[in-house]
Amino acid sequence: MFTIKEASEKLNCAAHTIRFYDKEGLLPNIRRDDHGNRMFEKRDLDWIRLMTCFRATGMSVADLKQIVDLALQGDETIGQRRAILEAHQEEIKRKQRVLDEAFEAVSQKLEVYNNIEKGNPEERFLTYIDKLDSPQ
Amino acid sequence: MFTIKEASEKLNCAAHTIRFYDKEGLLPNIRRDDHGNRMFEKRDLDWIRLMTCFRATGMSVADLKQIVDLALQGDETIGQRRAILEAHQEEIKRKQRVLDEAFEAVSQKLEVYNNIEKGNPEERFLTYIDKLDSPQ
DNA sequence: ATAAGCATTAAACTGAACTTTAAGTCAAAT
DNA sequence: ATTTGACTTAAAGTTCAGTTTAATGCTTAT
Repeated sequence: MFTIKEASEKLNCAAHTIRFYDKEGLLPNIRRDDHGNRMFEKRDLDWIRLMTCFRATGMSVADLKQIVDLALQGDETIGQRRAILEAHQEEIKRKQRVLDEAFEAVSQKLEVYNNIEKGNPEERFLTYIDKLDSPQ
Repeated sequence: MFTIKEASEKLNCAAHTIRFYDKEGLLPNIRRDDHGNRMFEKRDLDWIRLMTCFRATGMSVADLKQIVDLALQGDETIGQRRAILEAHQEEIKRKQRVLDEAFEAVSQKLEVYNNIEKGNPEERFLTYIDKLDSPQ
């Protein structure tokens, strides 16, 4: 069992944020000690860690809340939960494509800078006006 | 030359947003017709497209603004611009790693659902309490 | 000539996800 | 005994990147 401070340190996640998640209903069944302080078990930390991973890739708190609500209803909601996760997986793939394109665009831009610094005039036609460059 | 409406349609970007970028100083030297309406050239659209690509991967408007301001100062600022873009490229790589991890976590979670639905009791130990699952 | 449809500006508003503040309780340490 | 530091709650504030609104003006079609 961990205090909120310990949880916060282990997860590298502000205690305020953990309380916020609790208030939003993302942490059902968190136990309290006899002073009303939250006590976290390992499985609570695992769940917060997983939520942090989902959040970091764009899943909304509302979607997390829906997963929790469905999970609380039992195994007959697994189909709906699977649908949410599969949609998120598609969203992750889309984001990966966006990142790949951006990486390529930045690389091209850096090439433009290289050519300008080398004073390579053949390549300066790539520049936007004579200052702001745009790729091809 | 394009009106803001044409630019908006070509870029799939709200006219309001383009005006907002202009107001923020992200579109220097945009021309106006004799009624004060903005006129966009192809190179303006290219620059907005590139900014959209950067924005979509998390570059802040403030960073874009800095790139523009540096570009307006001339080629002697290319080193600073390169540093911003290289930092952004690192940030893109970091995001790619986060996405890869999340994809893996979602896949594991979907596996857990599969095992529960198959009624595979050996695998139920993976679940969080008996409702909220956490990976490994 | 008047309505529709485009443009302009400044400023207020929105939503999401925290973050901070305020006001308070409790227990251990000095 | 009182300070320190951790916890509690509710509520207000923050940030970012637009978005919406309001007030206005020009041009073209009816």
